[in-house]
Order: sequence, then structure tokens, then C-alpha cells
Amino acid sequence: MPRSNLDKNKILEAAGALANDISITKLNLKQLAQKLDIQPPSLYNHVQSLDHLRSELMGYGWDQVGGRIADALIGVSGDEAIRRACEVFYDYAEENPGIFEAMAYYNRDGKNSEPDRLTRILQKLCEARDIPQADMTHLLRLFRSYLEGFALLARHSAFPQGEATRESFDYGVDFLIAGLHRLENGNES
Amino acid sequence: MPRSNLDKNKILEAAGALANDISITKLNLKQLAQKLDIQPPSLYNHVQSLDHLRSELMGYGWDQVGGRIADALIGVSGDEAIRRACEVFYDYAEENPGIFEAMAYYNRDGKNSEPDRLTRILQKLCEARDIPQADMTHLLRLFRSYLEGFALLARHSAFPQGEATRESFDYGVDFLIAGLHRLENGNES
DNA sequence: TATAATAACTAATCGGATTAGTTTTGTCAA
DNA sequence: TTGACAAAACTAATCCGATTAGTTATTATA
Repeated sequence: MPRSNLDKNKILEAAGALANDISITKLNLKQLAQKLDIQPPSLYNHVQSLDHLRSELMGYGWDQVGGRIADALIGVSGDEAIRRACEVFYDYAEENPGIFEAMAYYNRDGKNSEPDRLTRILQKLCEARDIPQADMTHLLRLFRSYLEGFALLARHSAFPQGEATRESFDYGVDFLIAGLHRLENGNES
Repeated sequence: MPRSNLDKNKILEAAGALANDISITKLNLKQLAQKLDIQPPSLYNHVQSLDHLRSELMGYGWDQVGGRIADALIGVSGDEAIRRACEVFYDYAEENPGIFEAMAYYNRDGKNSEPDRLTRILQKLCEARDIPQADMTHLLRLFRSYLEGFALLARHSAFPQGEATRESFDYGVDFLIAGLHRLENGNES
């Protein structure tokens, strides 16, 4: 198979870098082609459409985050594991704003089962505690909502001048973890 | 002043309805003009650009949510007030997916001080409790992250087939409120 | 080495946002 | 009541990016 300078991964890398620079909504084929030293129409040998590329970028991001979290959790357990998973997610979102936007915006259509690598990891972490099974689903959604919500707001500078943003994030994570302990003790419905 | 059939508010109403139908990213002047019975270029008498319209839609949405929350809180206090504020927000997001997307995505640039009507309300609610002032900022961010994050994920069907979505949301709200009580008692740093 | 498949290229099309220039119409002062 | 102005709509034209059509180059393999 010919002229294989480019592959899907290189395209996604370049697209991700570009999205990080100019935001996912302004991502365009002209600049992407330029970055890859080809002409825009040539991109169609690798990509179905601009919009489809955006959703592939979503999967790419989730894969990366999932991998990084898995790495970060080797030999770690308990509260510390949850805390680290959250930190890794946040760091990734902060370092890759454009890719993160893709992850947050292009969840739709249920096409991708990938996104839930993070979910699976959080689930394992919860299972290691004696939290009622009935609460699990809700808790996972709570954590995920917080993580993505906070990252999104921070990204859009919804909080005045990055004022202690990281501290707020950590505060929230600790707050949630403290809530988990409350559950372990067996209160709550 | 002539031919004032249309005003900014009617435009935003129509744009909001259209965004709710086809999503904020697919919002376009052709369909908007059609809905208003004018030609696309005529829209420029009311709007700077499509992108600017999207960000105006953001302010419009925050105004509406703020108003609805204010209404819902008349004569209500304590946990119930917080709970209702959260419910109203969620309902609005669910009923107006397109406008909500605008609110979530177009926070950027710090142009708008509007969005924080919700924040101000939450703040008042927290002040009514004896929660350390130092925690206030973090808590507000936590709540806002959860609200927007959950609504966004639900909107994008990130949770398998709308499975008990509303229950999860309420669970999360109660979980957070319970955490507030923990703080009142004076634990925590 | 010939061939088939792949991927790049150029040229062309399509469609939507935006601009230019013109016309219509409602308001208001004389 | 009317004439002038301003606001807002219209049509025609432009721009630009995504996408398609059709062609050419390249490389792995038989």
C-alpha cells in the first residue's frame, strides 16, 4: 500500500494540536492540511468529513486520558487512587483544551463506547469500597459530571481570572470523596 | 424608527427555538431568516454575525434561567431552596438543549457578567448557612460544575439510554447538600 | 517488471456567511 | 399634510471553506 507517510494517528495528532490552538469549533481542513503538508482534498483519503474528524478526536482524547489514568493508578488504591484519577483527567483537559472540548461536545450519538474507560476505572475504585450497589450508577455520574463540568467552566474562564482554580478543583474532589465515606458508614437511602 | 416588526428579543427567541431544534453548532442564518420571514442578509440589521448571535443566545439563556430561579425561590429557604434552584436549572437545560449548549460553550471571553445570576443566588443560599467564607468560592464552583456538567452529559446522552437520568441528578443534588451540612458542623479545613 | 490499490494533486462545484448598493417605509418636525 | 431622515428590508454579488470529480503518481506485491 502506497505513499503511507500519513496514517490516521498522525492526522489525529495534528488535528488535536490544531484544535488545542484554535478551539474545536474553529478547527478546519485548510490549516490541518497545511500542518500536514498536503492539500485539503487529500485529507479525504483519511477522514470522512470535518465533523466526523471532530468526533474521532473525541475517541482519541478518551483513549489518551484512559491510558494516562491507568498508568497513574499502578500500585495506588483507596482515596488516593480516586484523587489521582481526577487530577490526571483535569491535567489532561487543561493541557489539551481543544481535544477536551471534543470529548465534552461530541459525546453524542452513543456511537462510541470508548469514553467510558474513565467510568470503568471509577467504578472499580468504588467497588473496592462497601458502597451500596444501588448508589454506584449515581455516584459515577456525579463524579463524571463534576470532572467534565469543572474542566469545561475552567476552560471557558467562567471563573474570574483563573482565581485559585486548581484549589477549587481539589477542594471539590475532596468534598466528593468525603461524601463517599459518609456512604460507607451506611447512612443515606 | 421604521419597520420595527422585529426586535432583538424576537430574534433571540427564534434563534433559541431553532438552536433547540438543530443544536447550537448547526444554527444558521438561512433557517433563522426563514423562520422570521425575512432574507438572510436582513439579519445583519440586528446581529453582528452568526457567532456573535450564539454568544448573545448565551446571555439570553442565563437571563431566563436566573429569572425562573428567582421566581421559584419566593418564600422558600434552606435545603429546599437549593434543591429547587438546581431543579429549575436542570429543567431549563432539558427543555432548551440548544440554548443550554450556548450557555455552556460560549461562556468564554469573560464578556458577560450575566451568567452569574445563578451564582449570586447560590451564594445567597450558602450565606444563609454558617459555612466558612473561605469555602464559599469553592462550593459555588462545585455546584455550578455539577449542574452544567450533568446537564451537558445528559444532553449528549453520555448516560446509557436516559436510564434513570433524573434520579441520578437528584441523587447528586442531595449528595452535595448533605456535604454542606457536614461543613456547617464545623469539620473540614 | 506489470498491476492494482492507495493517496496525492488540480480543477470544479456547492452552499452559507457576509458585503455592497438600492429601495421601501415609518417617524417627526415644519 | 408633507418632505426628509433613519431604520430595516431587499437583491445582487463576493468570499471562502468543505466537498466532489477526475487525473496522476507511487509503492507493494505477484
